[in-house]
Amino acid sequence: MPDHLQPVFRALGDPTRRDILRLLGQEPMTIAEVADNFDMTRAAVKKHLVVLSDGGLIEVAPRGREKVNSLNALALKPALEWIGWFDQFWDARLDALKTAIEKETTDDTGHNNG
Amino acid sequence: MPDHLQPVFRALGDPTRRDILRLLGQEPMTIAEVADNFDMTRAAVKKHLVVLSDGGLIEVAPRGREKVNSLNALALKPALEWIGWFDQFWDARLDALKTAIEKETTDDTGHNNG
DNA sequence: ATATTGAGATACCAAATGGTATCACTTATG
DNA sequence: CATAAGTGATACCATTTGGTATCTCAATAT
Repeated sequence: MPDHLQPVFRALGDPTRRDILRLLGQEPMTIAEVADNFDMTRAAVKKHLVVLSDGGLIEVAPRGREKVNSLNALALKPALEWIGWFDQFWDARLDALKTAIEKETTDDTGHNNG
Repeated sequence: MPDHLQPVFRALGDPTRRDILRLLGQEPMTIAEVADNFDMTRAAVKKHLVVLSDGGLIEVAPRGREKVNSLNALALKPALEWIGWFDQFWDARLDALKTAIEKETTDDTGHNNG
């Protein structure tokens, strides 16, 4: 399984970057505008934007001398689906428990879990 | 917003750890058993297990001199929900595009996209 | 009692990460 | 043209990260 979603999870691994995504969910912003919302230099924010861009989570479009960064939420879908695979355990676990209990009450084959 | 889900996303940020989660989805395993599935030392695997445990993604139970690591898929739920917030854009964007197109067809202010 | 085995702890290392400061480049504006 | 503003690029730094090697401790087996 080629880890094409590694860049996505990598990007999501930093709280600042997650905040940036939320921020860009409101509206597209230039680097400077994004940086205004954080207590760090523009250069640092730019680095985060590069990581986000590597993960395909944002799109960057030039507008005059500015760069407008906009959210590409669709890139989150693979990550959502990866995690979603595990939801089989959330309900399934209760289900398995129920099944196990039922099996125990009707199981007189002599099977013993030694 | 206190980043209680930072440990979760942190844990998901490494491909080995994601593989471990999948692995433990099959069945609980000791450290050595997990390590058998990877090309690295037991100590390295143990470190990953600690990170996973910090994120609440696995539970560790002693069994004799062994430690059995089992998946706690429920801890993934907050991460799934965080990402899920963005699905409003998946359909909404198409919707916005549709709206924008409709607006353009009735908008004769002279705006022109190159 | 003595190996043997599974795991924890520590020290150590190279590389990646998150940040700063600084300079060069490009685009607007006087 | 000169200057200012927005960005890109680079060098640099401290810390974290992912890994190894090694030692000790606890539990099992002989």
